Amino acid sequence: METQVDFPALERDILRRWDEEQTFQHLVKRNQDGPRWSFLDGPITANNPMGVHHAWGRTYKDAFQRHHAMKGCHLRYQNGFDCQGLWVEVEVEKELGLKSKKDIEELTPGDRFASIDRFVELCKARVDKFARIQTGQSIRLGYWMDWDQAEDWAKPADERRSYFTMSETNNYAIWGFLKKCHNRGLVYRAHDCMPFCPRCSVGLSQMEMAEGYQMVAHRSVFLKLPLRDRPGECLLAWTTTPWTLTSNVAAAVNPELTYLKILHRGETFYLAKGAFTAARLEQQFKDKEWIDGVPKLKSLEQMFKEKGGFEIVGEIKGADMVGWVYEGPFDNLEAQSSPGGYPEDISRVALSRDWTDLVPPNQAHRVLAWREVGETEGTGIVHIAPGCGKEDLALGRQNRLPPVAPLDEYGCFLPGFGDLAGKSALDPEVPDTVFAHLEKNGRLFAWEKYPHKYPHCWRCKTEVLFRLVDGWYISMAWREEIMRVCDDVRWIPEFGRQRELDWLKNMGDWMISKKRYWGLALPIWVDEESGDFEVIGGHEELKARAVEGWVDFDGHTPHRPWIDLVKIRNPRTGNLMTRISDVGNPWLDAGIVPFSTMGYHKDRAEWEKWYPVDLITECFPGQFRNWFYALLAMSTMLEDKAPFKTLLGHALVRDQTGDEMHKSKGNSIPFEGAADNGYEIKGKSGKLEKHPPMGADLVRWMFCRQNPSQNINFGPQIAEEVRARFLLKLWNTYAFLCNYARLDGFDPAGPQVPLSRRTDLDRWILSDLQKLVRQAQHAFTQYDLAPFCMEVERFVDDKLSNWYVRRNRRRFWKAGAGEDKTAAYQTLHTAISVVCRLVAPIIPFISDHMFRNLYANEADSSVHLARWPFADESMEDPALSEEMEALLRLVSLGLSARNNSKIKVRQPLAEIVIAPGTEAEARAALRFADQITEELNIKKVVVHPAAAGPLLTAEVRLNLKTCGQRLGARLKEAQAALAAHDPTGVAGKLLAGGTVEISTSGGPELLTAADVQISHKGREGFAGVADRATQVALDTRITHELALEGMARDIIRQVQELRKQSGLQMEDRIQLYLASDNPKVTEAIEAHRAGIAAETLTTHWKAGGGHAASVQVDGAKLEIQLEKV
RNA sequence: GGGCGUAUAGCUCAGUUGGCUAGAGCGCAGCUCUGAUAAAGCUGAGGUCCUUGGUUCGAAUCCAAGUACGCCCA
Repeated sequence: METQVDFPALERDILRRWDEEQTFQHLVKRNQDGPRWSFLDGPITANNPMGVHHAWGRTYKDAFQRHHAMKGCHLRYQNGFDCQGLWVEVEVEKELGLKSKKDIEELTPGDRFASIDRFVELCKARVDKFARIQTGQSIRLGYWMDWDQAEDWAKPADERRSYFTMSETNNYAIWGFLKKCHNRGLVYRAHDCMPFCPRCSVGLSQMEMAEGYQMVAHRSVFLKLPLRDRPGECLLAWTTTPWTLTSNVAAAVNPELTYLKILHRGETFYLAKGAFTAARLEQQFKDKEWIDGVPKLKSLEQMFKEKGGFEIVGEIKGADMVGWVYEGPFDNLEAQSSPGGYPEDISRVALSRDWTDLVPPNQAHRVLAWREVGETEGTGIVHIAPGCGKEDLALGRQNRLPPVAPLDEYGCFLPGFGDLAGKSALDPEVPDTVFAHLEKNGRLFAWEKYPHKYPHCWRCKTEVLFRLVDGWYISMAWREEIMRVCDDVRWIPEFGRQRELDWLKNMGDWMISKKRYWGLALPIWVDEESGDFEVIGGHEELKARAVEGWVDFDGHTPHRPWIDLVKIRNPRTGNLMTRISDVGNPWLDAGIVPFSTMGYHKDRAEWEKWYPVDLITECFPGQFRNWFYALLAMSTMLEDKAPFKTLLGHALVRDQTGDEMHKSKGNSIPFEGAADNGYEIKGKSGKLEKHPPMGADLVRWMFCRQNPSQNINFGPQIAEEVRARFLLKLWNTYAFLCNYARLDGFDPAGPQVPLSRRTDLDRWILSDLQKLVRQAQHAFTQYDLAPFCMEVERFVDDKLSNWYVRRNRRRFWKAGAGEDKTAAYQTLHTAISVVCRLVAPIIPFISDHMFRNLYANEADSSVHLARWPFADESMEDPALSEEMEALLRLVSLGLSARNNSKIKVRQPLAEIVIAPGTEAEARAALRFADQITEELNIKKVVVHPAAAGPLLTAEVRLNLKTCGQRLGARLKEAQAALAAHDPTGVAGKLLAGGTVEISTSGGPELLTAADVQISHKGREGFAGVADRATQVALDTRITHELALEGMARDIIRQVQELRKQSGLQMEDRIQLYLASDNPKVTEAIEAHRAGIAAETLTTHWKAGGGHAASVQVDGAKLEIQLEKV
């Protein structure tokens, strides 16, 4: 067995065997009658290939499923793909080079229906393409799911193995949910100023808005609004969105604030007192939350000074300004003259809902009171455009202002806006035009570049605009119900519950509609004449209600454009009702899956066996307002219950320096690169550096050993470290066993040597193995893998490899068979095969490869078909485990003493004296004396009895934990009193079982050994060391015999080195010739000839071998010649 | 502006219910060991446990205020 191993190649080989042997299928079949364990996969967006960051969650998903399968559980193994939504549309648009919705509707020129149909089909095709790619990638990761096979991809989404949110089942299930919401009166239509993306022509929900804030510099403007009844006086208003000035209807002041009256170049200005001197955005400037090239902002006071000076001529309360009328900046526009608002459809809505009176906007300009107006930014006078902002609209409605809504669905000015008509509000020329217009009319006071965080479309990064549109909402009046359900969930990490509750408490009503093409067809049919609407709850209901279009629709999935053909009749008015053209929010698609994928509408009894699910696990940033929220909301509505019992969230994948991974930054790692192909990332020098592939198991292990609540810094350095420390260690231990077991013909199925006849080391490693088994069980049932992974690493590295195997090597090397050798093989075999089973859910490839080889490599010998191990209490020996730990401490101290003495380990010494610090150490020093002598190369261990007093200089300190409670404030005096005693004497007395009396102000205190802590310092010039209460001392005298023996070991070492250099195999026998002109070396050779021969597998002493070397031994020259015989 | 979280060695992080000399891994330096291991061991350098108050005999740990960073929401 090679110790150099190509893990990725090994993994590919195992994949082939799983496929050939149908391992997964056998497992599923075996468990089909087992207890259920319900897992629900959060749908992955099937819009791009998977990155290495997807592997984190998917590893968890697989690991917990595999664990429960090993325990015999029956699982659903259903993967999910998220299919519908704007993200797919945007990618398809990019592929086709489309710029806007107009282009989509002209895909088939002149035929809107055919165009939409084609576009929707292309979206479906894209989803299929990437679902297939992700399926392949997931299989490579080792993720066992009921994956779609080649023939499945031809089937409709509803008949495949994975679930697809575009399936009919899923879409109709959402209809059912919406119907239930509607029955409770929670679905409504509203006209509001919504953020919308002019490129996608689509409104953004609150969740989506949160995704896309970016720092940008806009040109903000200070402008004059001349007061009608106060000649020579004006308000000074400010805005960062000059385009909205066209739609100005009012100005708002805070009635509580004080405003200044300022005389400047013969004109009187009104502005808030606090705003006048405010150091604008000073903190952001200091914090470098800024845009390069944008100068620091000036205060208003400074601007007035620079423009010719000013004089403060009075103060006035905001409340006293309310009701003043002014001239608007664009009063000549046709839009400003339209009674009741502009354009006509908006004015109709506004008038019919009694938001406003039939006055033209340019006759409505006046000063309003608004408590939200602040004076830390701007002028304390806010320009109000009810058609351009949410709060503006609300304020406008309160004050019966006619709204002016200037933009069409592409963000361009409508006719009626003069020169601006047809121009995009994002067009950089628009502010120029606005400023020029203001300048011409003497209204421009100043403009500046103003940096701020501004929302952008999270998909296409276009700046968001605000537009007065109609949309459909689910009222969140029932949020308390959802919040209550959060208590039924175990949140990992725990702060998740608080996050979710915060979101639920704060979120506004849920906007569920989008004026797009590819998505859930919202089942809302409207009678536009009366405004009546109905929500249809499913396919059958629609069929029963359809009065038109059913024949054409029948046989199509409920998507646009086909579903739009179906009309129903309004029972109240007799009018035809038409489906709104909007599609739904994609989080509806994902949130319904506990119902749609487990048969809620098909077989309720079966559904109840899987619901609520035991576990969901996803990357948590973002999902509190997305998937988790949608799941909780929909499940609360339908069943008043949390759909999952435990939520395991994990943080983000970062690069190895902790930065976000981005393709453009050159630090992102593609999945295939990590798994098989190798990958390039930028190194410290900034140049791309090539790195070898990690393999899936290494990636999986790295994720599982990470604390899930913390971001992982993922990269080649950590990968290499984990590979060397864990995977290779495990592999090499396994390779060691295989190599010797094969030579010896060890039969793992042979009768077991009873525990009583195994060595202490055997029983120790088996005892610790049981502890590991118990920890594994805890880890997998509590969904807490990281501490377990760390413990596995300690077990394999520190215990198994660096102690058990190293200490036992000679048992495996021994010639011939025998019970002791068999016991060693059986013990190591058990340890590795149990570890394989414990880690099989996490590293399914390597564990399977090893496990199969450990068991004769038969077809059904996969570790994944093995049963999960149970801890065997009869094998546990806590005293032994404790003593072995003590032994390791003693050996470590001995090596430290060796280091102090400057005598290298190869030189044998006569004696080590140990004064144990604990009971366990005392037992270990006796029980494992042979191990100590071998490890430290010392002839004899002497235990120094406690009663004989300290071996080294003692230090005594009060045990604060016990004394502190007893003595309280007298603790300090007691410490001082103890310090006055001779520490070595005190230690001696207490260790011998006696007591010591010290005096305190509260009377004498009797101290026992439990009240103090004794430690030791080495004496000057003595080769001893101490750690806390434990002391060891070396006899450093080297006798002539010891010196010769040390030399012999040096010689052996040199011969071994030459054997290795000469390429000899471990078991090769040799002929050997040694010669030196140094009498001491010659004496050592003669004295230890037999020992040298035994260690170096020398069968003949003979000169003239083909391999020769001249080396130094203790400063003397030694000639070596050897040859394989 | 509000909420949640974090702050410990050069880096990544442990540190239970308050207790003694605050640890690990990586990296660095020296020494040692080595025929399973591109391994391993020992020693060393490296700490204002973010700051300031408070509670307590005793605070990295508990409390309060502040600072910085991250996330979420305005």
